[in-house]
Amino acid sequence: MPSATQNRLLAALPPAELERYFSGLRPVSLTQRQVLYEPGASLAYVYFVEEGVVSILTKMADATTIEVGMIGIEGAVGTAVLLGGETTSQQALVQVAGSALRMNAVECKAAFDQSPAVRAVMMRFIEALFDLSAQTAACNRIHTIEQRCARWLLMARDRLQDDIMPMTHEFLASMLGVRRAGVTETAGELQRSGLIRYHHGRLTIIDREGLEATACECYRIDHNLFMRVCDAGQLGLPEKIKSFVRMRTKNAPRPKHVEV
Amino acid sequence: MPSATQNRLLAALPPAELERYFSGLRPVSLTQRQVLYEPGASLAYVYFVEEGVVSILTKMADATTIEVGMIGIEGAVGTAVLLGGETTSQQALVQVAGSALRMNAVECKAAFDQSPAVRAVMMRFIEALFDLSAQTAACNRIHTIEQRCARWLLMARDRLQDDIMPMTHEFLASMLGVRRAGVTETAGELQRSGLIRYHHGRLTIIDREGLEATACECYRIDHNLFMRVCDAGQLGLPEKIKSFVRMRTKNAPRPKHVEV
DNA sequence: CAATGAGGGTACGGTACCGGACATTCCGTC
DNA sequence: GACGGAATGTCCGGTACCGTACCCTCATTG
Repeated sequence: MPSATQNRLLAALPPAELERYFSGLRPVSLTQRQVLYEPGASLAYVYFVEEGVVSILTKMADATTIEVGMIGIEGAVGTAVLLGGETTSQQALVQVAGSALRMNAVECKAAFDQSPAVRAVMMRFIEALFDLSAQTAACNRIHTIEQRCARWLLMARDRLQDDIMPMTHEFLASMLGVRRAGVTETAGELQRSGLIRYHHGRLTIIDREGLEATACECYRIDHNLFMRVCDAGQLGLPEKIKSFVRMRTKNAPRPKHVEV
Repeated sequence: MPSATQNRLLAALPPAELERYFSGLRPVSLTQRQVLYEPGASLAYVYFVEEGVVSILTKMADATTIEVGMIGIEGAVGTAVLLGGETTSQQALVQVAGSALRMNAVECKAAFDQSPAVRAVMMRFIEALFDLSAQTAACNRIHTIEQRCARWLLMARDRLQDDIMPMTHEFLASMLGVRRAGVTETAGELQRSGLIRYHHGRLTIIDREGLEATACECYRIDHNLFMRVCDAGQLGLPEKIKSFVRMRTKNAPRPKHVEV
């Protein structure tokens, strides 16, 4: 097992527990569009994300896919196995390439069953993932494409810790569950407003605050969930993340119409 | 604690575990529109539903509410506390009046932490609730009001074990996250098609199979989740439920355009 | 049996998004 | 430096909803 980990769940575990139960962790790389598991397939591994973003998608009968969860350094993919499921109902797809620490599902489940500390950490994350799914259900019902698109970009940014991400309209459309043309229209709008910039599969967030003003409230809610999971460890966040989360906020233009 | 329970989670527990950990259960009645908990409020109790239906709702900034989960005899309300949360992010609202066995949240969490058997049963339910939320997220995105309305009625029927339920258009609208007028239009359609009947707050399912044909695939998926949780106990379902689930299917008209 | 309020019916303009199609631009590759 | 595929831009008719409003009907209660 690597000596230092970026993953917030592993970092939140007491070192003794980590050493005792998680010696089976092996680093693996996550390549874009890699499918970590398909609905109905058996769960062989649990992935603790070190870098990159993984999406949890519901696949519908007409083959459209819709994102119901997003996992980065704050979490793990395959947690259904901890709850006792042998399979999952959703698909796990690598959104943005990166890396993970992978562990045999049976070993991971055993650690979960035996150690209250492991359970506490993992269950806190599972709860956050549930809340995210619940928020997404409501968001999909009442918010516009533009709001949800802005929300999505900000969520990905939090997990990626980068303003630049490889991302095509087509791909984003399959996350939001809309037409590719719908994303093109929306993204064009955001670009004209100076909030983002993109060029053949490479998207850059220019104005984080402006994007947040465009996004629905769901982003704030997710951000809080994300931070809560990240803060679960006593040590808190590495400085790198802390500073990133606040990045650009100090020299960004303040909204002019703030009421006191 | 009452000697016999309708609740499928409690029924799935080994009698010894039930006796040891769940002596604190107390029967309470659930009245329609009763709020079991509000988002952000602390979780005082876990409710094992004996009769009736409880909805889990996400409340949005503009005060609209959208259902993300539904719980009847197959489950418990307040499971977030088992995962370690002191509060919840959603609202729990009694849809259809009934009763529950209520337990102090701290005691319930202790039982969960101490007994692997309790954990296994409860986690299986939590996983199903997550899957339901994920399916609902996608359903809200791509299915029509009519499909979702039919789905909702069938889901409620499974949990209630009754074709008759008290339900106004207004109430149903707040579940589906649409206008009251939208429900009136849809329900009128369903009534004209002979699938349901309603009269001033009392809704009756007339043609379960027809309703299922109208509903989106999400109903089937939920039904499978529901049955899986119900079957968790070695004893399986009471005959009452088994026979109800298949009720009306044998003398219902077969669809005429089935392709072999 | 009149009053009142909850529940339900209907209508109308507006809009966000869809399905589908086609054109253009960019980029890596041969 | 031509070419093919990927990525993006745009358009158009259609539709499933929305927001708002107003009216009617039924059940309950005094």
